[in-house]
Amino acid sequence: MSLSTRYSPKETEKKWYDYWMEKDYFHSEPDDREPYSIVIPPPNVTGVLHMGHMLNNTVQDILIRRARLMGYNACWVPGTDHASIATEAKVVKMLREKGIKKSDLSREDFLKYAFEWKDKYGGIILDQLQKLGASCDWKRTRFTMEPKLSDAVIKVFVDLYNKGKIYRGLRMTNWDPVAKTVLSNEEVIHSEENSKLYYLRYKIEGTEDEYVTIATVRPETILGDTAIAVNPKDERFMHLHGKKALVPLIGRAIPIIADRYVDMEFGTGCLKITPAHDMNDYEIGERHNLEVIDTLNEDGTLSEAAQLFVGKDRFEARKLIMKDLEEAGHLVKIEDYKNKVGRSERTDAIIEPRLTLQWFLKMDEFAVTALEAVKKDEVSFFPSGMWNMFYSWLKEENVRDWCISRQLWWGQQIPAWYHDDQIFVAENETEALEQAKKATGKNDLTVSDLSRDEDVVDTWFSSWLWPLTVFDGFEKENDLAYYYPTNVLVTGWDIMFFWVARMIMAGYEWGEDLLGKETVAKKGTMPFHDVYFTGMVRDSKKRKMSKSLGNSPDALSLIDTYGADGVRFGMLSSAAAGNDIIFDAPIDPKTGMALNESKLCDQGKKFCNKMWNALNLLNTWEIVDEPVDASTAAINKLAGDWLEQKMNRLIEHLNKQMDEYRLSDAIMELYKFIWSDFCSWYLEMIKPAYQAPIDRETYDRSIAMFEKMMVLLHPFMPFVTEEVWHNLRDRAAGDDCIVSHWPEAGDYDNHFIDEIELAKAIVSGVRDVRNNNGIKQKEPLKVHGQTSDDLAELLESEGMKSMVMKMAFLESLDMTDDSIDNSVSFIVKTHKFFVELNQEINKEEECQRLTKELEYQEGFVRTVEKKLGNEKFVNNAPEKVVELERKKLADGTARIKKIKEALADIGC
RNA sequence: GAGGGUAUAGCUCAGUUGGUUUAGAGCGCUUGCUUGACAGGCAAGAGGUCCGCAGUUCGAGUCUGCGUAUCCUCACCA
Repeated sequence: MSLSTRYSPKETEKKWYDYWMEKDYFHSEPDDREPYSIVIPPPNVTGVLHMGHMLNNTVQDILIRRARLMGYNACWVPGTDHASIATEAKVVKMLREKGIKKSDLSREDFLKYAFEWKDKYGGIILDQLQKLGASCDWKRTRFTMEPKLSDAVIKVFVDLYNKGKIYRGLRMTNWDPVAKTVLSNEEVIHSEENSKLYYLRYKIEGTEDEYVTIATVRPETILGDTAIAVNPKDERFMHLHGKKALVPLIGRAIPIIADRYVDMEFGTGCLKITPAHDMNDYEIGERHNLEVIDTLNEDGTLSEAAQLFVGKDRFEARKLIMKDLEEAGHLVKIEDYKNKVGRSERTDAIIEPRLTLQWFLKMDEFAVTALEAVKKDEVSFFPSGMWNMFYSWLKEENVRDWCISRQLWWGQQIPAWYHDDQIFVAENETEALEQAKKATGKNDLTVSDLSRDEDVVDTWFSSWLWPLTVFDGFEKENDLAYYYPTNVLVTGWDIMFFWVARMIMAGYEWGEDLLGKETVAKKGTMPFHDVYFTGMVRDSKKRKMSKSLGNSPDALSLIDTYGADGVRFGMLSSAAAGNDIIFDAPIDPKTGMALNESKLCDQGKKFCNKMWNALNLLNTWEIVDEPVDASTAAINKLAGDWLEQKMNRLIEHLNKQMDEYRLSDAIMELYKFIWSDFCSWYLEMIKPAYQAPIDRETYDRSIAMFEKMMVLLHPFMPFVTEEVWHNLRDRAAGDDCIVSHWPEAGDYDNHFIDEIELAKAIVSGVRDVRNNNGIKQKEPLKVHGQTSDDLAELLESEGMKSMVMKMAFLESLDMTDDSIDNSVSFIVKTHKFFVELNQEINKEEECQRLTKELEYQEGFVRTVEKKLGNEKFVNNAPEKVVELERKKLADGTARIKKIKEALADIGC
């Protein structure tokens, strides 16, 4: 039966995904097999599938599918995180469109809307992963805001508080006036923007016309100034030490202090100090015991403390104050200036450094734990070079306490209750009340006397527990004890700190409590053994692909065009671990947007088609039980032995490559094996003459080998392999590629494989002669090999000569001691062949070709002779290496002799 | 400002403790094929001072130093 010559991924992929789901192949329950587990780095609920997700999840799917084939109990846990700021922003926007203001809603009502939104839109990315073929255990899908995971967050918070690792404090933080929340450093993006530098003069107290001039980009903050600083070594300002300056417009007298921080070269050498609104000023303020005046409200308007422009937005106030300052004679000059401005990753609002009361997690001990885990190789990085980045973030002088509170509602509310000045941290209100009663001695306190902290914890404060909580680790230990530690975490290096480091910290902090000493002693307490860092997906100009740039092709549209298998191939074939991948989607020059095209994905699609047609070929053959003629049988056996042995070697390579996460190498080697060795060579070797049948033995062997290839390729390209698998033979129910067995690498003989490679080179040599002389592929040729023991031995081995004759379309292949008249010669290794021509040879062209070849070989021999002429080399290099050089020399010399003979034969 | 990565064919990249015939792959390119599986194909070919300089070594694409280019991370200055 013949199939269509076109493989169509669309129906096929849907069909098999549905089938696998129906069979429940992705689901895992603990049993007596060894587990292989991966937890997905939870994508943001508001997200849609992008190139980074595709790469990341393709890698995870490959690892999990291979593990499943290898007989492990494979479990890949999917899910999403609640992304507090992004989601809250979306919900607020949705409500605004409905005419509802967040401030009019109670916390409970708001959360109701938010959960509704999440139920409606939050699963999109998971549906998209299914299109990619992701074999996640969907029954285990988790969400960081679901009750069980939230309970764990609260428990952990209380635990850390009781251990003294969480504290509340006034700190300079990144304030987003639009979202009205504090952000962690990682959520602020700094970039260069055009600003102005305003030079302003402050009068010295007690003088009539003495001034100091400062420069600032934020003139409205002068209202919060509490000092002027100069460098202690600066001769220009020595006389001012200890004096006071008057803040323009409001006339507050502020001290002139000396601090090494001030750069004498920059600006005027005088620096205004606003401790409430600048990180560095705050530190200087601490050193000099300066007053802190907070002149901003949470929405970015000026506060009462500013005295002027109260209630005006900071940018409007800037304009207004400049007008007043100029009129009052304080403006010296204005310069254009470029500086780095921090904006919120989520709202794009300009971040204000602001002194706020926040909750922090002490990082010093955690950082040491995480560093140690990787240093001791309890957690291994792939590629290992990522250690540098990890270390530089976590080393003592760089690590900072983690600000974990956020001024939002969407998230786990901080379990802290206040009564007067006292804080009570507890898992619930009742316990907090008990604590309060004890602490105050007032037994008549009621819940209404307590007020709960309004804030929630950072999203990452729930996702760092992910490897523990997705297995319900804080509740019961069954699944956790079985699946934990997970085998590998697959993620981009850009979130090394958000996830990798913090998950490691959490694993070491609670692993032993949750699993028990014995289990931990046996299995370890790290959340994962390996971390595979994928690169960033970039466009052809090496820019990170992002929605705002529009330089990312649409993931689903690519799948639509090339099939999931094609896209998986495309993503992977250029994705060496850790290296950023330049994705080849072209950019439309008119719009600057990425087109949904990719040559690499197209290559993947064509690869599917190639395999489909190989299947097609096998299906068209008539099979007979009678033996075929001896010569054909010999070729078939030789071809089969060769492919089988080469496949064994391939399996060995694949195992090694995949264990080292060299997935890109692995898929390329498979690609070449299937396309070149199997399709181009093997199938042509065994292909019967037109309308002739094939013997059952060869046919069955071919099917079995094809089947093995499909298993090997299955993790990479699951759909096409399952489809081919089912077309190779009739299958019993449940005999599916996805749950078959990863083949063992059997024995192979490198020498035998090399012999066939040599025979293939002879075939290519003949084809080259045809090409150069315009001889048709099908015109039978007479070829003579120059007599040599080696060549005779090669051609005498069973089936070899017939195979070469069949592949090269020869009429005869025999040995000769003499040169053959009117022939073209070629050399393979050290063997020389003459191809008899029925036409005049082109003498000039032949001379040119041979002369060029001679030059190459002479150059080669020269370098080898130089090496061997070096006494030190001969004396010091290992015998094996010297031996090899001698062989190189002998071979090269032999080739030169043969080329010279050929030149003489033609008469050049 | 501090630190890190990368530099190999036109493009994207391999090259795993220094030695495997003066460097490999895929794509692209050139030439020839309406070849009874596949033009989404077949066959063959061209194409490289391994960024530069110096060093270590019998031997360097591979190790070291300096330089150049480029990308990134962190911190950022009024």
